[in-house]
Amino acid sequence: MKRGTHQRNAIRKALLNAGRPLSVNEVFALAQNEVAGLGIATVYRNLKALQLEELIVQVDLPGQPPRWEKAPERHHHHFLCRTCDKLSEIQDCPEGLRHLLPEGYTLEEHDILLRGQCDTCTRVTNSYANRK
Amino acid sequence: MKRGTHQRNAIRKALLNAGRPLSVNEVFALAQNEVAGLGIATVYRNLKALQLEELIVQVDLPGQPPRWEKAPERHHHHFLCRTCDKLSEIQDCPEGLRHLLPEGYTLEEHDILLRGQCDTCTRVTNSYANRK
DNA sequence: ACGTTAATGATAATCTATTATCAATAGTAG
DNA sequence: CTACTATTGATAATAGATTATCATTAACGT
Repeated sequence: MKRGTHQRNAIRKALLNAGRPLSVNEVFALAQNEVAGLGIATVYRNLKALQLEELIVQVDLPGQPPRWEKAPERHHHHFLCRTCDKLSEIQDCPEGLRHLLPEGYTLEEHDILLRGQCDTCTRVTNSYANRK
Repeated sequence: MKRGTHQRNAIRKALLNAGRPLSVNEVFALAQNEVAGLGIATVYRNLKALQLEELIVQVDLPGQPPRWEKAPERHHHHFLCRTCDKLSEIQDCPEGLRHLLPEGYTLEEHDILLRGQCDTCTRVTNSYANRK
């Protein structure tokens, strides 16, 4: 039977509370704050398990290892900060993507990744720029 | 001094004629039709070289190794066929992505990947569906 | 509290993609 | 044509991410 361990709870909690997709190492670091001595293999194992239980989903990015987020309630996309490398959620979704398709093509899904600087990093950049 | 070899020419030709981004193995296969005995290391070497010369660019996809395409003249996106795994170019680009951003965020770039079935694979699927 | 066994931690092994090595080959300047 | 050396092909090595192994630990039904 499935057991409720501190490790599993810490990993699940990290993902449910983060509010954004986390990398394996982000999950590892956060869960270690709860469970000293946590091993990275346990993180990988529980990520797979939580995915099977459909509590979390894998988020694939171009040119990067996947991140993990709480199973989303609605369709959404992501924003990647080029400075702090944090991924955040974007609620809205552009319209009319189907019209971009060539004749005869069938559209089933779409991935959109916006990239730039998050609010925090934008603020820091601006404060540097404003110095004389 | 830089030399013009059959291998380099075959690799360049494959990419310039393809009209769509190619994986390393696609380049390898196409160039082998021109140059028997071509080695995979030569493909990797020349992809890097052509990238440095800015004749080709790397195309990163979520959850896949990169592909390579002729250095594009205009901004564009891609369509990935879930059936034949071929990547093709999409000319247009949705408007108003900036409006999707939360307050304080700075948008610099965006990646869009449409997924579904290309015209060829859509046709095949439909012809199966139409059989009694 | 006990016994069973799922889960864990440490780390070796694996996997896939890419790069390094090096002897042999083949462009090309003269 | 010759000499020089960039380039190649075969493959060993590397890199990074993930999975397997296995002895030990700790849930939890009884």
